[in-house]
Amino acid sequence: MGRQPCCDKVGLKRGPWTIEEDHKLMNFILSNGIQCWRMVPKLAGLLRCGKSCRLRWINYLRPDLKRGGFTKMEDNQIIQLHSRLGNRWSKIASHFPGRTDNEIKNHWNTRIKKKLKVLGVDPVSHNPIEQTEKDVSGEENETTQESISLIEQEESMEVKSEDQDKAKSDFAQVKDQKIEQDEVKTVDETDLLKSYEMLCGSLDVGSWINQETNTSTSYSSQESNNNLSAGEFHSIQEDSLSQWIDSVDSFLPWDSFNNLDEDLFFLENSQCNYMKHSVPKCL
DNA sequence: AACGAGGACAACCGCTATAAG
DNA sequence: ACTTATAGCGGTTGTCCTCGT
Repeated sequence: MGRQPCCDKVGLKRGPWTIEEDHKLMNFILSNGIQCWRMVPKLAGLLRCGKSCRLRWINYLRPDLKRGGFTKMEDNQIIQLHSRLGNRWSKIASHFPGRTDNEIKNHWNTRIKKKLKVLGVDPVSHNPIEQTEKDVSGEENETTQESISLIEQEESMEVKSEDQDKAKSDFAQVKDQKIEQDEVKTVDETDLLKSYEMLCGSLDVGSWINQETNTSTSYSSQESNNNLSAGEFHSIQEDSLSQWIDSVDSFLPWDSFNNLDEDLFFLENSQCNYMKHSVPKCL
């Protein structure tokens, strides 16, 4: 026989996550880490399947996520990477610490793709559309840089050739970084992991939130620790996640996470590598 | 103010590679 | 060696929001 099934889908909740569910999941993971996604919903008291929890964490709740719109430079890099990697979103996302594959995929489908089409560039082949229609062979094309340039022209009348050079050098830098990272990774990955864990662990979320709770008002309290033994969680009970996130947003400079990119480069190679490292695989 | 269209994005589905039993 | 669950990935769908009429 193989493993136990991940979840029987009977009675499981689907659709958008509520604040309370986010609260429970985040609470659980911050307190316990992730040992096995199959067990997470059960232990966290959620009526979701492990897969759904994993997705929610990776795409929305992870503390190292970068929030906000994509910069022009990021757009350029995405176009460059897409021209080389195609729809391998996770690979592309690995070049953007704090961005998820889902986020990049959505951004590509809703914005970049359209821009390229408007500019007469086929978003699949990165060739001019007329050329693509003639079924030009799919060799490495030179249109990507042109499309980037066109987009920049469209967005800004102050485009200079320096920008293109910068985009090129940015991309080259990304590649170089990647190589460097792969080399250095084996050396001090553990130390950096510890640093990251310290960073997360140093946030005394429970006591801090308790302080905040004293001034909070009207959120309905919800048990965040049902089905869990005492002491498994910190004392986050009364506040809502949204308040917590809002407060943390102002309290915690998310940019500082971004600034950690250099030090936490190993996170690039996987969406939650630190979990892989810090937690044994489910037995 | 009401309605519909389109956009943006979160979440789900289904497939594959890998690992556990 | 084989079976089967899991994690991860990319494609697709559903829902909410905004804007125009």
